[in-house]
Amino acid sequence: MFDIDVRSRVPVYEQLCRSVAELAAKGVLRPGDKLPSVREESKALGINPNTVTKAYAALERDGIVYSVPGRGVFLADSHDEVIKAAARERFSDAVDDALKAGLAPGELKDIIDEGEGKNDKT
Amino acid sequence: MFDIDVRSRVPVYEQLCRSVAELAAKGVLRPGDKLPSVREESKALGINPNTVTKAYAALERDGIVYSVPGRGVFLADSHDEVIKAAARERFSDAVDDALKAGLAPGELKDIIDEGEGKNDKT
Amino acid sequence: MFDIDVRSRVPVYEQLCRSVAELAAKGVLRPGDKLPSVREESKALGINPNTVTKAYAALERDGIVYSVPGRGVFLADSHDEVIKAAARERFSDAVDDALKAGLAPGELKDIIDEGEGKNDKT
Amino acid sequence: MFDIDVRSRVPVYEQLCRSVAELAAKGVLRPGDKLPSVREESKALGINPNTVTKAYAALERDGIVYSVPGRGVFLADSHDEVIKAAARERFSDAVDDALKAGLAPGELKDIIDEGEGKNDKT
DNA sequence: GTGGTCTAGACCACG
DNA sequence: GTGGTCTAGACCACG
Repeated sequence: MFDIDVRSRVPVYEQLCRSVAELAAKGVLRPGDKLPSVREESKALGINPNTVTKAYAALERDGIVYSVPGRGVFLADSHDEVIKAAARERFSDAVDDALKAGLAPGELKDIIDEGEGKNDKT
Repeated sequence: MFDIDVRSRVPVYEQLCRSVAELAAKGVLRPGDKLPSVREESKALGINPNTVTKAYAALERDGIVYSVPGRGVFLADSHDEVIKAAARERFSDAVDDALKAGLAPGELKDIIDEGEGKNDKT
Repeated sequence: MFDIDVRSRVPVYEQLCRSVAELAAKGVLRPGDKLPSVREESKALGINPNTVTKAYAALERDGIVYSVPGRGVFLADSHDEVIKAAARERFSDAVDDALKAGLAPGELKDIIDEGEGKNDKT
Repeated sequence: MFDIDVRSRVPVYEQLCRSVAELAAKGVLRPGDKLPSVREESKALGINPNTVTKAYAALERDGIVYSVPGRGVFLADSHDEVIKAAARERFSDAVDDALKAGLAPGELKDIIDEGEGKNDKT
């Protein structure tokens, strides 16, 4: 269900966070849905349980999920704007970097149109 | 000349790399121009010479600069396409992340137009 | 496991790189195999951890290994062609130098046949 | 007359040595011929006079040239075998490296045949 | 424990 | 003076 690449420079726990956010954005996960337990998740992905715990804690801090001790971790309501605000900020930084490197705004828009195609396999 | 923020999470040597690439993209630095020596640069920025060496080594492996031991470090020819190719790749990844987070392509283009304004202080 | 001669004019970190490439070429190291940790390696060879780090970084930029922070450094897949391409280029340069110095192609081939014998101790 | 590339990793004085050896091997320079003075040479190549002095000293140490104080530096007799012996040793090392990297002896011979073609522009 | 980054400072060859 | 290499040792995030 979640996509992790241990070779990536992006920390595993952050990949997990983004993966949850992505599934929520796509509607695969819906408010109130229960996420896999820390143990299940760590086994399934072959990663350390502490890493899953850290990801869930970060998601809870950002209001994406909430945890009920003894019950599990669930997708929160109205997480959508929080997720998107964070994504917007990251993207805005990327635009700044690209412009500084000498890429033209029009070229950036072209890249968006290409990227859009790549994700059409939904 | 170069802009470094030691508080940033981005490694200092990488900030230096980007700074050089940016100045090259803007035409402030031109092919053949000599960069500050490792010792000068480290004094000017208040960082360790090894950190500057690391940045210069990274820039050299990417073909942005070349070093002549005993002479100095110089901006390479035809660095432009190399810099832009790397920037394009980074930006393309950022677009993927943003789309996965549920942002619409049109919204991304709006963010580009904002970012464009921010950099108009040239 | 790795062979280092601190008296050599060849930098230690480069000797380490070649040693890894050699073991990979011989099949002693296989894709996915974990290399000794930076700390282990530095103790075993009696050299500074930073020197090992520098070697691993050079190998990673050449696609020979990949590192997973917190886990270790591993031999990359499909390293074989990368290693050989680099070796071919170095050898081709050596041939040019030898021909310029007035050695005949036939003489170079004789030297190859001698060298071949020396490495038969496998 | 001499070919120098300051960007090369090979020290300039060593490039100068090789260049002299090359011209001697090709018969362009003959025993007894006078080499350019240190001043001429350094001006012509745009390099430091000390570098030329160092190259001439190394060539004299190896018996390739001899100097007559107040007169100049001249190509020695019978330099041929000395030059070739050094070239043979360098080439033999290169063969070892290539074999260790997993290149087959036959492949090395193929590269020699290619290199041979490249130098036919004499 | 693991790699990544950084400082402080040394010595080297080359110019 | 210049970059290249290396040591010694620190702190960090991640696992």
